[in-house]
This record gives sequence, structure tokens and C-alpha cells, in this order.
Amino acid sequence: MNYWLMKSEPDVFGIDDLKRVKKEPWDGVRNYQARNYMRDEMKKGDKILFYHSNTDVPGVVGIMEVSKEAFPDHTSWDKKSKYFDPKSSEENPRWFMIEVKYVSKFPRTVSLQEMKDMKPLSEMKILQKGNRLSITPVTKAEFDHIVKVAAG
DNA sequence: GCCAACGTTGGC
DNA sequence: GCCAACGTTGGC
Repeated sequence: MNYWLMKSEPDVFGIDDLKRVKKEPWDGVRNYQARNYMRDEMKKGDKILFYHSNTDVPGVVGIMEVSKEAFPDHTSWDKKSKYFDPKSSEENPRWFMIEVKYVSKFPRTVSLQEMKDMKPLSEMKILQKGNRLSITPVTKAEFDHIVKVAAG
């Protein structure tokens, strides 16, 4: 099993939204590296850290898991969607997504600031300078550490 | 709102 | 294939 971290802006779609709807197709990713992770590497049952970006206290807020493996992101050929890409079509889709399932919300947010101070997380992709990728792999050790910290 | 970092686009 | 211009991300 693999472990991941996915960013989302809580104003757009946050952990509470996922908790409410239980499952959600992760549409709108328009970055090739992130797409490749979803299309090629994310497998059903993989665990994902849910990260809130662009908010008061950015950080990891809970856990979700892959409930459906890659399928074409139909918003890419929907002219009315803000994710529309003229180079993508139903016949030849350029963008893919997975479906995620709610697992749990942490009792508290593990903030970005805290994470920066944690030795076991020093290699984490999200903490490296300039990394803006919305989907990154994390190691089991990193995943477990964050879960442990969240539990107090 | 600012701005550093990065990705994409498109002219050449 | 280079690279300037532009757009986006996301912390602060």
C-alpha cells in the first residue's frame, strides 16, 4: 500500500465537505506530475493525508483513501467547467482523476508550522522549498508520525 | 495583498 | 530547443 498527501482549499472543498458527502471525485487537477500519480500509481485502498492549503492554519486535517482508481476527468471537456481544456476530449482524455473516500477527521489540525519543526518529517515533499504539487507521495513513517501527532 | 517559486505557452 | 512572458500556487 502507498501513502499520499493531497492539498485542497477548505473554502472550495475541505475535510468537512468530504465527511458530509463521504466520497468525492478529485476533479480539476491540471498538472502532469499530479495527474501521473493519480493515473499510474494511486491504487484502491491507498491512504491519503488531507491537507488544507490557503487558509488561516494550513496543515493536515484528516485521512481519506482511494476508493476508485483513475478514470478520465470529464470536466476537462466540459466547456462550461472552469477546468475545461480544449486539448482534452472524451475520445482522447488528457486529464484523469481518482475518487476518494472519507476515513477520519483528526481531533486537531497538524499545522504546517509544526510539521516544519519535526525531525521525522524533514524529508517530506511538501516541506521542501518551492514544492507546489497538489499531490505528493509520503512514506509510511511520515504518515504514521502525523497520525500519531494528531492523536496527541 | 504581496511575492517567490514554479509550470506552461508560444514566438522565434 | 530556447527563453521571455504570463498564469498559478500558496505561505505569509
